[in-house]
Amino acid sequence: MSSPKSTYHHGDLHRALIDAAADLLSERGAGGFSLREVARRAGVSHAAPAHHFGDATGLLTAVAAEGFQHLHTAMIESMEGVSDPVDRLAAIARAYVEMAIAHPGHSSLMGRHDLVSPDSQLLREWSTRAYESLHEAVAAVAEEVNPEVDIDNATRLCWAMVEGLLQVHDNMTAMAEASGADTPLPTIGDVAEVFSNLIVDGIRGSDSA
Amino acid sequence: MSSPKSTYHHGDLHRALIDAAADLLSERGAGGFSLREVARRAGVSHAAPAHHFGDATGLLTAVAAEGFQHLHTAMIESMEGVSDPVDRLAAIARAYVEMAIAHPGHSSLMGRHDLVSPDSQLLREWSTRAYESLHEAVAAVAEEVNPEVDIDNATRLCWAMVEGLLQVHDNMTAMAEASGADTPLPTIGDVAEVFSNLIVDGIRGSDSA
DNA sequence: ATGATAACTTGTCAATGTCAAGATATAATT
DNA sequence: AATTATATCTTGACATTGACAAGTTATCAT
Repeated sequence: MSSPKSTYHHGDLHRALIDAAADLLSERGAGGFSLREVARRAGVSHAAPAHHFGDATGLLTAVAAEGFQHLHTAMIESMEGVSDPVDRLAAIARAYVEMAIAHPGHSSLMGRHDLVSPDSQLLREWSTRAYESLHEAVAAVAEEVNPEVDIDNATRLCWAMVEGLLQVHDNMTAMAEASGADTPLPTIGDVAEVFSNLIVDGIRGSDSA
Repeated sequence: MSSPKSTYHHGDLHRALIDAAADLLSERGAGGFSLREVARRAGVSHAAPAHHFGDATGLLTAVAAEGFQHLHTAMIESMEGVSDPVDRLAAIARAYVEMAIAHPGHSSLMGRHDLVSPDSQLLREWSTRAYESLHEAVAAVAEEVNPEVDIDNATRLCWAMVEGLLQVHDNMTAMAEASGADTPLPTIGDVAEVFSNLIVDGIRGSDSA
């Protein structure tokens, strides 16, 4: 959060609004989002965000786009120094999940087509880049393990699994909190690794897709 | 949707409100939900839903619970007359996806912990039943294919995959609409089958979880 | 120094969810 | 059958919200 403004101009309101929005989303989920509350937290009047983002959808879309940017960065970094394709895929899965846990506000929006504008060039750019990183990693695995597999489908499935993993993680967290259960959950890194092993074994065993 | 009331009492307002809510959710997604709009569609005043559901969260929770009920029913029916565990798992995956497509309004809420009350007994009952059906099916597959696999983890992963599949289906649908793309998408049934094959192959190849 | 403009504030409005009092008609009791 | 209780709804009010438009501030360009 930027320091409080002492002049008319905030100084970096664009940044402050995205940060405030991500914080609010992290605390209350998308259902508790309020543009006025974001403005209050950024220390400006309720209509100030309109200049930077147009409407509420504009701000939410910018947060989602930044989420995909974080994801892309995390994916690239996770693969550095890792040469084995199977290990790279595992690293990506872990990176995705860790990004989501580190940025819950961003993550809560990235699949929300009812809240985010599909026309945003920034959103498309970053979501496409993230997807393509995954596509390349899946292709490298397939080449080594089973060149006959359909790479597009395998990538979609891989993406689906990780999205679903986040949903299940939310489910398990919410249920654990509601029930006070003391059942130890596997760590998300463990689950991510099981996921990527499943995917690799699935690709290996796949006759066709 | 029930027929319009001609007396003071609606006759089956509880049912009409759930139907109206599911329709509205299906049209606008959760982000476009409005309790007053639901009441308008049901032909009653804006405060009438409070008697049946308390607040907006109460209505949304009831819709989500009904979604899990639909899911459970679809799962059970899909397995009838199917004896092979692997085929049963494929049937479940398809049933889940088909239920979600048939009931988009319900489906849009089933993972939304920011909108739904975890304290609802009805929600827990139906979500637990659905989960247990899947658990049994996964256990049957594991017993045949690889008794060493951790059934709880495999079930969670299976659940995660299907949740993620729905997310990806939404993604692909939204992106196709936004870009006017003419790339043919695989049918969701095809993808569900690939999923279950992946899961089964993954379980088969799994050393441990 | 002056004018243009980006960046904000203030004010207004319609729509929203919630709450509480009031009204209706159905069920239960006498 | 008449009266009372109660489930079920309506009306009205209020605070909050997103959006829009006019007004204000201070920074930039000339």
